[in-house]
Amino acid sequence: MSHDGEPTPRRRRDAGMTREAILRSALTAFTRFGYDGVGVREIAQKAGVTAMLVNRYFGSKEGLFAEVVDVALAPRTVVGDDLSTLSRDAAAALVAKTAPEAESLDPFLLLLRSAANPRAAEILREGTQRHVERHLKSMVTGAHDAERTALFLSVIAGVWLMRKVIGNTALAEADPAVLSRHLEAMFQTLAEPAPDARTAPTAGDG
Amino acid sequence: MSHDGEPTPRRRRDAGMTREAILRSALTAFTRFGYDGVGVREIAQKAGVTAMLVNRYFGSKEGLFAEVVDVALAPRTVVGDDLSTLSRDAAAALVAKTAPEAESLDPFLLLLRSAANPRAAEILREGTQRHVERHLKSMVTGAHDAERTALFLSVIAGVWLMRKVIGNTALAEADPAVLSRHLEAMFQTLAEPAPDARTAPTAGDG
DNA sequence: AAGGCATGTATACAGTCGTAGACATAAGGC
DNA sequence: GCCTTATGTCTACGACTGTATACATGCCTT
Repeated sequence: MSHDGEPTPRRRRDAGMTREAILRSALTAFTRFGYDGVGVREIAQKAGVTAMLVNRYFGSKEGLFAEVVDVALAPRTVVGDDLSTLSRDAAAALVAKTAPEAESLDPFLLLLRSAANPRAAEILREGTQRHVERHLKSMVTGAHDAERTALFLSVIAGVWLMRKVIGNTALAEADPAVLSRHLEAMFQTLAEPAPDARTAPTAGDG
Repeated sequence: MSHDGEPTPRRRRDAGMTREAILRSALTAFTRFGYDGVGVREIAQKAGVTAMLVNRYFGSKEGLFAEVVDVALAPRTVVGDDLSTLSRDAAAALVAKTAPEAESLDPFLLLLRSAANPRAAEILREGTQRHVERHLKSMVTGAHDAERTALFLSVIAGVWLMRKVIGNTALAEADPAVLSRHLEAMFQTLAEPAPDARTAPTAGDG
């Protein structure tokens, strides 16, 4: 059935280990079903404990989710760390991760499937701004780096949504090379500081 | 709500009108809170009706959602109908609709906030492929038109997500002109048939 | 070995969920 | 006029939710 998530037979009493087990269980559950789509009993059961232990260690379901978001986004290296190949690497990685055969457990899925809940959305906003953007922004430099970074994330999230959450047929069955090419082109327009503003600048309409 | 003389205007018994009232109430509720974030009682109450009438007219909550998706996506004109100005118009419209001050009730919000539920995701996939893509694809022509159309929608959905659902600060507070410029550039890469394929067309179609 | 405390469990509560079945009411045909 | 029937309501059920309180258990220190 499943390799992970089955109720462990027994565990030597260890607060740290138990906490981590709950955290791992919650990470996979929240990523697959979203904040509102999973209950604390389900999370606890797959961690081999009772539901109340979740509240003991994390205060509440919301507290657990906050910590899950934190650990999910903390070690995040969106793509490689070289700006010169950022567009190509990001496009290739995104296409590969969102491939139909690849059943992935990506932070973007956590984001997409939990964003409907207002509190979860707050936590996710805080988390993304605290972790991911700071990392990505170190590569995206130039004018409006924050906006371009956020747009970068937007495109990635959008592809994740349509391809894996909604399951759009055209995207799911698309030739990876074709997708990579278009995504790389779009990422390139974001990597460059400004796409030549011949459009009206801020002051006055041209 | 209304503490007037007549608390409930008590609409004259009309199946069509009642059905439509439920449908409208459901559309706004699902768009604002998502499929799992709203109950049939709440929808019914804002329509001035009992919860059971929802099931009578739509079979179930799922059936109601399916019809909501249908009416939300049916008259959809994503942008203008001119391909030459598609990129610019789409970018401008997207930035305007997702502005922080504009509290909009857009089908993309319905999509984003209900996608976590598997059944809702199915319905949304079917709906988007049936309505929106067919319309957009009539403008996006050339090789891989389906993939490019889907990527188009992905970018739009991603911006909606980050800007209005997550509430990313950089995007929310961004200069509309800056966003429009970058989005227009990205849309342009999708409007053009192919961004110079260095990959050999192994399985040449088209 | 025994007590103490961290660790984990069991039970329960107050609420919401979707919806099934029985009942009430008003509208329209005769 | 009455009677049929579409239209709408009421009640309730079983399942589920998050979590607070009370209880049990095992590990560690003394």
